[in-house]
Formats: sequence, structure tokens, C-alpha cells
Amino acid sequence: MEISFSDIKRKFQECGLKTTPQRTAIYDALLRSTAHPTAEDLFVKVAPQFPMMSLNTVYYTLGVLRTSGLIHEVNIGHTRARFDANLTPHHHLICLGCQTIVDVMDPRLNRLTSPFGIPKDFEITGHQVVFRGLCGSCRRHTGRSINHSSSG
Amino acid sequence: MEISFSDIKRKFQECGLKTTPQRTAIYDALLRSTAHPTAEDLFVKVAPQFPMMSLNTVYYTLGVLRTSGLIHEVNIGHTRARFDANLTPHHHLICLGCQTIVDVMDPRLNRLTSPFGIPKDFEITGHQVVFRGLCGSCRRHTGRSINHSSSG
DNA sequence: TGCTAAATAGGAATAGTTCCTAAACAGGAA
DNA sequence: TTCCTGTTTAGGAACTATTCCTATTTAGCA
Ligand SMILES: [Mn+2]
Ligand SMILES: [Mn+2]
Ligand SMILES: [Zn+2]
Ligand SMILES: [Zn+2]
Repeated sequence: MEISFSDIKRKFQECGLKTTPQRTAIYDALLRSTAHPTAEDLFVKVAPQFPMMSLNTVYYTLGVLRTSGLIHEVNIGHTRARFDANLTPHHHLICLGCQTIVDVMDPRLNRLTSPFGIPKDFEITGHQVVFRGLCGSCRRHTGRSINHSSSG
Repeated sequence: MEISFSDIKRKFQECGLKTTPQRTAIYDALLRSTAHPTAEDLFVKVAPQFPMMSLNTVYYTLGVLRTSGLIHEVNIGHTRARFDANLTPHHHLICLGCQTIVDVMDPRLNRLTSPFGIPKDFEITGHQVVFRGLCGSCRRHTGRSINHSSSG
């Protein structure tokens, strides 16, 4: 999973994107993360290298990368968008206590049988399984009382 | 699926909630809908009966109903929260063109095998399958060009 | 019929994101 | 190498969905 600068540069070129230091740093930070960071998470991570950088640039960059298909936006809960540079088909598990999102790479989930009872002219292009639960530290801290109200 | 006023009143009482006209109208509107409306959708639907009603009341009411377990919040995409009074375990199919959400009631999806590769101290309490695609009208209108960027 | 905690309405505040615009810059052309 | 142009960046303002605050009203109970 090691990605070099030239790998990133080539990917940008393939997508017709200019290779700027900010863009490279943002994409690189996302590639190295498995935490599904928010735009602000990424901003905090790369801002030290670019004291002038604006959060706006992070949003713009993530939009460009998403449109180019280099990253995915993972929306679980409606509060903040989270991003993922892992393009391998996979699923997610979210802790309802701390919102941590971990990857679920089990390939058996990639081929669910086509569901019945849906409108016949609806074309299904994909699916995503979102598991909900409590991570170990949240189980210990919150005494396992969680609200199940929100589902991804 | 027909629900009477007294059914609603009883449910509110079981939850220790006062039966107000606004609350009844909001819950009733949600019960009658299969569209997974937003708070504003519900406001538009019930506001004519209550010219003084504020959108705030809709948010407050939905929060109370959710905390009481009478409704679910369905978060697909991070833009707006959508609500569902259908408490039967089920899944969803969203049109990436028009954001329409339809129910997927296939019970085979309710019992997925427990995925491997997740942290051993993570307790899974549930899951939700979100299918993505294009509804018939969006297929016709947009020439099937959609962005797959956002996943639930 | 009154009391009181809950609910409502309205306005202000907040958070996340997008829009607008001028300046800077990457990468191709000359 | 230098120049040019469209892209990218930074900064600020705007926008949207939601929450917070608070005074008034009201449902349900004594
Ligand atoms: Mn992921
Ligand atoms: Mn539903
Ligand atoms: Zn947790
Ligand atoms: Zn559609």
C-alpha cells in the first residue's frame, strides 16, 4: 500500500489534474489514512505544511478527486462528509459512540442477491453494507448504552 | 397499515408523550408516507393545518419521536436527514439522480453473516444495506450518466 | 378548575459546505 | 527558457440544515 510521489503524480496526470503541493499532500494524507477523515481532519493534518492553506482548498480538492474517481465520499450520518481513498469494493462498520469508521473487507458482502419488491424500472448499480455497533473503548466508557436511532 | 388517531394517541401515551395536534399531524404524515421525507417535507405537508407552526417544532418533534423509538432517522448522503416511521427491519434503495429512497423489504438481507476482519472487541448491533441506482424517470431524463461518488 | 412540566413559535446562533473573486501557479506552446 | 492560459488557491461571504435560547401556550393531571 506504499504510494510514492510519482505514483500520485501519474494518477493526477491520468485524470488531467495539475500536480500541486497542496493537492498532493491532501491526497497523500487520505491514502495513508484508514480513518475515513473529514475535510477538516485532512485540513488539520496538512495545514502545518502550508500555513496559508484554506479549508476551502481541501473541499475543492476533495471535490475534484471525487469527480475524477480517485476517492469516495462515505456518508454515514448526515453530519459531516467523510472520505476514503480505498477504491477496493468494501463495506463499513461504524461505532455509534465515537463515530469511528472501520473497513469491512469481507468480499462475501460484495455479491448480495438482487432484492425483490423494488420498482422494475429501477436500475441498481451498487450497494453498501453499513454495520453499526460499539467499539471496545466506547463499550467500556459508556456502559453500552447507545441510541440506535440513526442508521446509515 | 391504516392508523387511527387513537392508535397514535396510545403510542404517545406509552412513550409518555403529550398528544398535541402538531405532534399528531407530524407523526401521522410520516406514517402515511413511504418517501422518507425530510423535516422540511413534513413541515410543508402539515403547515397548512397550522399556519403558526414553525419548522423548529418539526425538528423538535422528530427528535422526540426518534428518542422514543417511534421513528428512525435514515441518513443517506450527508445533506439532509430523512425520516421513516416504518419500524420493520428493512433496507433502502436510493436513486442517485433524484434522491428518492424506496424500501427494500427483502428479509434475506436482515441476516448477513457476521463479517470477518473487524476488531475483536467491536460489538455489532445491526446493519443496513443501501442499494444505489437510478429510478426509471432518472434513467430516461439523464441518459444514465450519474456520479457514483457518494455512497451511503 | 388550576398547576406544572412539556410543547410550541420565533428568533438567533452554529456547523458544514459552497459560492465568488482576485492572485498565484502548473504545464503546455512558442 | 519564457510566455500564456486555464486551473488552482486563499480568503471572505453566503448558504443550508440544524440546534440553541427563551417567552408563551397548553395537555394532562390533581
Ligand atoms: Mn473504507
Ligand atoms: Mn424505509
Ligand atoms: Zn467508539
Ligand atoms: Zn430518480
